[in-house]
This record gives sequence, structure tokens and C-alpha cells, in this order.
Amino acid sequence: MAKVLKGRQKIQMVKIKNKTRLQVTFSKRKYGVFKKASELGTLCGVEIGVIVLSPNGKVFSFGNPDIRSVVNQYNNHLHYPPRLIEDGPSATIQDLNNILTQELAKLEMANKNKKGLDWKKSKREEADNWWDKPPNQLDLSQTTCLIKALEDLKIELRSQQSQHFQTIVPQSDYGRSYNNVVAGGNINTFDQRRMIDVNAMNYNPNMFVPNHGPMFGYNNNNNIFEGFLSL
Amino acid sequence: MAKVLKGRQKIQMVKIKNKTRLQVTFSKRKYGVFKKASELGTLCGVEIGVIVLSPNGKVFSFGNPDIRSVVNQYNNHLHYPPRLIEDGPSATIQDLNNILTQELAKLEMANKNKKGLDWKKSKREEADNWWDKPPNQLDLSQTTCLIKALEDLKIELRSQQSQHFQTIVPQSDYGRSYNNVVAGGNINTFDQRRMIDVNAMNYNPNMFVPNHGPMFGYNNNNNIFEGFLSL
DNA sequence: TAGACTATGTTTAGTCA
DNA sequence: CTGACTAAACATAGTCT
Repeated sequence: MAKVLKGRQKIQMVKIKNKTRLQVTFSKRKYGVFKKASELGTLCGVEIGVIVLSPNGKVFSFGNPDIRSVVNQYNNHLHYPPRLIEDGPSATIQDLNNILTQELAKLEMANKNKKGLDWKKSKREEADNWWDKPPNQLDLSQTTCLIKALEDLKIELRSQQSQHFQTIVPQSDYGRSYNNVVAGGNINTFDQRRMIDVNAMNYNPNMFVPNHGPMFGYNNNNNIFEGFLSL
Repeated sequence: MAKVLKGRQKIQMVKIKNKTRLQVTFSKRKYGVFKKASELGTLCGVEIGVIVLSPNGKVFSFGNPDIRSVVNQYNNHLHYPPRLIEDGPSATIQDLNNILTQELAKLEMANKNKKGLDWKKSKREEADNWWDKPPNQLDLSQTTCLIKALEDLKIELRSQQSQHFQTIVPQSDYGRSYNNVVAGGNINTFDQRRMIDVNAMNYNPNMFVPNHGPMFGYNNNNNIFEGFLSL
């Protein structure tokens, strides 16, 4: 038990070559980044998301209050012109799909609750429609039309559901709720957890939440998207 | 010039109330998080993205090598079952739209290069089709059908363009390229920049890149998505 | 793979320019 | 807003379980 501990050493800011050392550093620093992000979110009351693609192909993410909300807002901020339809061609298909990713999810969940999908059946029944043709036979107007249909759907859904849309970003002040948890601020009290959100719409096999952040997972807050998904 | 500096003080992990102090802390710690993320990306050779929604409604992001690539891969990893269509109802509409966000963007750009869109014209011409009905009149089978059309389009596009799809994630090893830049690892040498990527598909008014990360912006690497967007 | 240890490198709160 | 400064708080490299 000789005390030969060397303390923290300075390292070169280059990719670590030793595989074991890289794995350890990745694990430790990923934790560190998530913790820093969590603290920034808490101290400043802002939303923040971190996504890490691991050396082994896994995807880790942290979000305050939720990584999905952050990504959605990032996409929106990136692409939205103030009034999409009236702007005509300046709206890209990607603009629309970013919106529809959210809107269609709501519709899907609403429908699921009513009766459930029979995917293959509907596939057979609709076989004579033009949209069943091989996609390389779709011309520009058909593609545009398809997009427009989605756009209309979006607009109607948005006007119907504006109150639900608000629930995507609860904007609660989480600071108050974990005052006592972080008292002392010791790293050792920082409870590292990995959890699986069993809500299919919110699945992330590597969800990571520090104990002074809002909890999603095996607790009673499991379905935070319930308000968002139901019409 | 009395030396009354107090050094770093311990603070409670709750939302800062003083607005000025909050703004300063936000700025400093955002920088800290981005730096930590950059170091993790460099040391471990992994892709990492951070998105911060500021108290003033701005969106800041950092990505190594690129925030878009990270977000795309996050979406893909989250939702892709191995074979989507054959799995039937287990594939959600959100699954499809996440895929299509990418695939349709490619198609759109291909079409744009040919002739360009006349949005309002196509809107008028197709006015008799069912998908122009108010969306609340769409029934389940129509919605399903619409999605299926998109799904078919996706599959065809994917088989046609698999070689282009690879270009989304260049997977270069950026580590080597900035060995000499970070030598010494001093924070003061960490050059904070904000830049505007003038490529419309990659616009981010608050792009933040440390000087030892790969540069996108006003340099010759401006159009890194060119390979991705052209068919 | 994950936890514990500790010396030391790094970040940052408070403050002023 | 951005930068500097200082001292204390915090993160972590190397090592061992």
C-alpha cells in the first residue's frame, strides 16, 4: 500500500492512443460534460442538450429538461421562416419535415389510442394510388403536392393544438426542486444513473440524468410526453 | 488598487436571481461546457454536440466535427429499427419523418437544381385531391396511406443514394490536424469565435468553434454538406 | 467495466477596468 | 458584452481495487 499516487497529470490535447485509457477518459469526461451542462441549465434556468457518439457506436445524451425538446427547438430555430406557407418556395422540404416530425407524432398517438394501426392491410388497400408507385416515378409536382398535404395537416393541427404544443417545453424552474439534493455540492453525492425510458416515443438506451436534474425513467415522471402526444 | 479579491466562492446549485450575474455566469459556463465538449471530442476521437437555448432566446451550439451530423445520427440511432417496413406497426410516424427529414432534403435539392419550385401554383392545381381537405377530416387510413407513400419514397431513395448517404458522416480523424494548436493547453490560447455559416442548409447564427476544432464558416470548408445535398 | 483515492491541473465567483 | 485578476472550488490522470 505504498502511497505512490501522482495526482493529476497534464495531458496533450490529442486523441488518446491507448484503448483502455481512452475508454476510462471517455467515461469520466462524458460524466463531467453532462454535469457541467446540468449545472449550466440549473444555474441559468436554460435548456441544454448534449449528444455524444461513443467510440463503440453507442449514443449518449443528456438534456435539461429534455434532450428532445432541445433538439426540436434547435431544428425550429435553425429553419423556420416566420410564416412558412406564404413564403412559398423559400420554405424547404426540410423545414416542413422538422415541423411534421412533431405534429405527426401527435396525430399518430391520437390514432393509436383509438384503434391501432394495421400497417400491412392499409398498404394493400391503397395499392392503386399514385403514391404507391416507385418513388423514382414521382415527378416534381407530385412530390410538392405530397409535401403540401403535410403542410396543410401541420397548420390545422397547430391551430387545433396550440395549447398542447406548449406542453413540449414546460419551462418549469427546476432549481427549487433540488435545492436540498445538491447541498454541499460534493461530487461524490452526484448519483450517476443510466435509465431506459420505456415510453416508445422517448426511447434512449443511454439516457443519463444527474440526481439534481429532473428525473425521467423508472419513476412517476415516466411519461412526460403524455401531454404532448395526446390531442 | 486594494487587493480585495475573494477567489472562487461556493454557490448554491439553484437558479441565479440577479440578472447581471446570471448573464455573466451563463456566458462563462457556456464557454466552459463547449470547451469540455471539445476536449472530450478531441481526446476520445468522438463526435459530440451541445445545444444551449439562452435566457434571451438565442440558440448556441457546438459540434465536433459538426452539430448537424451529431443531431442526425442521434435521430437515426433513436428511431431506426433494422428493417422498418417489414416490422409493420412497430414503426412510428416519427420514425419515418426522422428518416425523411434527410431523404427529402436530398430530393428537394436535386429538383431545385433542375427547375425550381412554384409553390403556390402547385397548391392551386392539386386543390381537388383528398389531401387538400382539412386535416381533421382525414381518417386513419388516409393518414396511414400518406405515411406509407413517404416510406416508399424513402426506401427507393435510400437504395438509389446509399453512396451519398455515407457522405453525411465523413468520420475524419481531426485529432492530428490540431496537435500543434493546443500545445501547452492554456485556456488563454483558446480562441473564442462566433461565425455564420452562409450555407443556407447549415445556418446557425451562433455557431461556436474553438480554435483547435475543425473550422466551418468563412473559410474554404464552407460547404461541407455539398456532397450530402447533391444527388 | 466501474469505484476509490489524491495530488495537481483546470475552472470559475466575485470584482474591477 | 468582453477581458483581466485571484483564490478557492472543482475535475481528473494515474493508479490500485
